[in-house]
Parts: sequence; structure tokens; C-alpha cells
Amino acid sequence: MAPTHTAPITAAFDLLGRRWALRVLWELRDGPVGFRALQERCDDVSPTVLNARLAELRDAGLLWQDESKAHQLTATGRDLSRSLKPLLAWSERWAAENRR
Amino acid sequence: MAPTHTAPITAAFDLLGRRWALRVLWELRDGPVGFRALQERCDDVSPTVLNARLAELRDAGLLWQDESKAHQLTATGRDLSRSLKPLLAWSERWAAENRR
DNA sequence: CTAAACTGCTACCGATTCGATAGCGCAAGA
DNA sequence: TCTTGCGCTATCGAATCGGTAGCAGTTTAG
Repeated sequence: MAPTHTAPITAAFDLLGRRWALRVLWELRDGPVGFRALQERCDDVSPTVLNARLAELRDAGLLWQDESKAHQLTATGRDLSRSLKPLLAWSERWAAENRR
Repeated sequence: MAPTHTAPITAAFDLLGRRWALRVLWELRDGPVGFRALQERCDDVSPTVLNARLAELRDAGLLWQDESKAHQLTATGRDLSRSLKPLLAWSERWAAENRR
């Protein structure tokens, strides 16, 4: 039988496999951040791209804007950023390995 | 004090936040796969991009090619693909939530 | 032995995305 | 009022991506 829907994980990879997508989620993990502050945290990514990523992630239901325009994670977004934690541990092992 | 090195996680995000990078790692999780088969598994991604990603991931020490030219994960790569597992669980919750 | 079929991969090129910069409209503070 | 800071859009050249064609080498079928 042919699949009528793609596996969820491939949709996730498609969304997250864009420049700055993972980083944005990561930088929002500790609470709301304004546009310009977020831009700085993301190595001064251009506002064009940042805004594009924010819109996509918002459409995906991972984040939203409060009254003061600050960007922050939804429950689903927080859930995702939590499931990104093992990646942090891995990256540190990886870096340690590449230091020599 | 100014940081003399970027946090490892941002380097990881930079590497993995490129099209097909996460997907390639994912598709290799169960063992070696040849070039054309890998291409098919990745929704027929163009050979140009696939080869670029493979080279980058190879340079990063996440995968290698055996004598028969098949691509497969290194120990570090397998470690990474394991730390991606929570993402699978999350994506399923996410999909379930978006189904209505 | 020959030829078809398949493999990994490169070349090419138009389409899309990214990145850097400038600056607008608005709100708060001096 | 004048400045300062904010969120964000516009613009445009540069880099990346995506689709197609095809080459060189190996394997398979007859």
C-alpha cells in the first residue's frame, strides 16, 4: 500500500533543516525574546531570514508573539526544545573528540 | 569574559541546519546505504546536494565509505542518530496534534 | 565475449534562498 | 520636540538548491 502521508519525522526534518531554525528554537528555550535581541543571539542573522523562520515556526505552532511582540515557545515548542537536549550532550562529546 | 570559542551546539546547528543533513543521518541509522538508494530514500534529492551533504558529514567525522563505496555512520554518527530519537517521538506527538 | 543494465558521481544551469544593508513607522523617554 | 530604541519590510547581489543529462566503471544477462 502506498503511504498517504509522509512520516512525521520527515516533515520535522524539512522544517528544522533550514538555516537558523534549530538555533532560534534553542535561543528561545529560556523564555520570550524580542526581535532584535534574538537577532543578536543568532550571530546577527539577517532580519529577512530571521523573520521568515519565525513565520514558519509560528505557522507550525511552535511559537507565538505576546502583546509586547516578544517571541516565545508554545507548549509544543517547549516540548521540542526539550527533546533537543540530547543533542547538546552529543555536541559536547563531538567537540571534545575534535579538539585533538 | 568573552568566549574564545563558540558553543559546540551552535556548530552542530550550523552543520545539521542544512537541507537533507538530518534526513541523511536518519536514513543511515540502520546500516550502510549506497548512493542511489540513499537518494531514493531522501525523496529523490538531487545528486549534487546529496553529495555535498555527504562530504560535509564525512568531514565532520559522522560518516564514511567502505570498500564498496556504501555510506555509513561512524561511532560518532551513530551516537548522534541515537540522540535524535527523542525528536522522532516529538514529531509524532506534533503530527497527532496537527491532525485536527 | 558482448552488450545491456546499474552504480557512484560530476557538470551544467535556471530557480530559490540567503545575507547584508538601508530605512520606515511607531512608541517611550528626555 | 527631539532623540532613542523597537519590530520589521524592501532591495539586491551572492550562495545554495534542484532537476536533468550523462560519463566512467562494474556487474549481469545472453
